[in-house]
Amino acid sequence: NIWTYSFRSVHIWQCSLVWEEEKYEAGIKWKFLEHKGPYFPPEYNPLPENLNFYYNGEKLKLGLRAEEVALYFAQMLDHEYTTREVFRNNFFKDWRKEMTLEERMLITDLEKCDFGEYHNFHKQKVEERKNRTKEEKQVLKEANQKITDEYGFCMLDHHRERIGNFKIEPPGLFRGRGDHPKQGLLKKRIRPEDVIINCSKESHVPEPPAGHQWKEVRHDNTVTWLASWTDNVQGATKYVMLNANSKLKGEKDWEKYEVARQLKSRVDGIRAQYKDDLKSKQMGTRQRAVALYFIDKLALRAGNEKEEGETADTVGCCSLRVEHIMLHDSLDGEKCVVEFDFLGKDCIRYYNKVPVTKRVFKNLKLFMENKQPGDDLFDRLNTGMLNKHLSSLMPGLTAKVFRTYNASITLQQQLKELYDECVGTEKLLSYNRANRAVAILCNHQRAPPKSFEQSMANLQAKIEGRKEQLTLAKAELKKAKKEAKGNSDTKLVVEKKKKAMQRCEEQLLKMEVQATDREENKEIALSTSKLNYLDPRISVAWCKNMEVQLDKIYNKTQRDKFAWAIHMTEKDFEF
DNA sequence: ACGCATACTTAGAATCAAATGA
DNA sequence: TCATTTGATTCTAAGTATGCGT
Repeated sequence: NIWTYSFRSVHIWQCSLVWEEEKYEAGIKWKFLEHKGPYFPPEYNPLPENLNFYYNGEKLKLGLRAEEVALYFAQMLDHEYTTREVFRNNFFKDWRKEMTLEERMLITDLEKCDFGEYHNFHKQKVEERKNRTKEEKQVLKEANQKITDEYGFCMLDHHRERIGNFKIEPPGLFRGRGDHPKQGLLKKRIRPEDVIINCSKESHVPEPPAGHQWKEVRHDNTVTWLASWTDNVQGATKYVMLNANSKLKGEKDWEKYEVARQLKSRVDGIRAQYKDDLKSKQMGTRQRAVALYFIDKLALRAGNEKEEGETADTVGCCSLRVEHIMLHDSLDGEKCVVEFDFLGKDCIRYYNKVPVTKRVFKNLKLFMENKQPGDDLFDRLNTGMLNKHLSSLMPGLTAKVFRTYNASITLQQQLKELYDECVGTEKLLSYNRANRAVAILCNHQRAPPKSFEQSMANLQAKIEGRKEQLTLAKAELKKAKKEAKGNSDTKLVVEKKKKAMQRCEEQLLKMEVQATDREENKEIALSTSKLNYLDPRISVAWCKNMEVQLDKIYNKTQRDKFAWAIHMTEKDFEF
């Protein structure tokens, strides 16, 4: 039973905060871990014989390996990125590596390749998938459930826990975000021989698939992952880890917010400190102070340095370059304005014009002196130095704690501020508004939904319809009033008409509010902050105080993830 | 101080499933 | 009842942060 389980877990967590040292030695994450190993995607299924690939107009039967990789490309043909030079070149280079000698000799120009039949085959498959009957869907669902039951859970210290990503990533063409230099490269099939298994010595070690061996089996209880492999495109390690609703992840999440709350009580001192540091004789200290000012005020990310040419060109605070900011002594009636324009994580553009203090402004001018646009703004600073400084100010303090702290405190403040105006109107709307303020602060954007304009127009049409209805209702009310003239019989009718009119008015207002909400949300993603930055206890307490059902705010997955907060939070919780 | 490896969180898009309405 | 829309879930890339060897 999930509820007793969760309740018991929270009980354990509450103890663990107090007895942390006693429970495990530092760095030990578990005592027992058992699982079935990751689930591998199905082997490649060759195309039907009658399907052809054409090179330079000539029919050509590709070998299995070349065919498989060609199909990856053919499947993507509807996407814009298959037209990009970098993508095409990378794909072609890697595809040729999979060819036989003869194929490689013959196929030397991607432009001469015709994947049309492969592409159509794929589209047909997608269509078939879409048109599956209820029964077929049911059968597939059950088969999937069986896989999840077998591979999707593990035993960790007497708890059966869900695994977050127990499926090995299938092969395909790498799709980085933005202008990625490696887009189109072949992401190779992962075999058991590539996979490291991590589990208890005394557990039942997972069986590798028939005829295969694991790369390694280790028993490291200082880490939380169950399996890992190296991705051939980036050379990065990928991990199989627990689901967010697990005790291990929940505890970590709780800890994160507790650190952010500690920052709350010390932030005044820390701010005073970095304001003071703006005057330092040391250039490095001044740069650190300005960077911290940005991180605190604008919720910028730390900005680790990245290897050039390996990823898209994105930056965070410490890696800002001169070209990413513009200084305006005065702009739109404000003094000392900094104009930011850069690509951040996932190539999301950060654009903002912010008035800053005179001292910060002067420092920025100084940092930019005698520099080229491509030079680092903070040439005496990196994230390591910044975090080292921060951890000396408060244990556990790093740059990203500021984002968590500022996000959560903003939510709490906004909810308080919006409290008055949301009585009477929609409570949920005010919650969304507060959530949105945070999303804007953290620059969480999304591509507008494909059907946004259409759905907006539909809603607008409905509003118009309701408006007409309202005018009608008003007219009827007036008429009824006229006819009433002290007649107690018709007074009832007047009341009825009045009620109808009011109901109509309410519905109209609700729709208009919904329209505003949706419009304001067009390019803003609320889910990221809700899931990663907002202390769930703020939301749980708000729901209790406002008498709003929690499932109006959090869906099932979110309630699972925040089970710890749901059970421990009282009405009077304050971040 | 650095360069690199490791482990973990955060991120938006793609896909799938449920709800809604013609 | 079917098609469309919306919301939930899955996927995996892209960050942060820290430790280690030189």
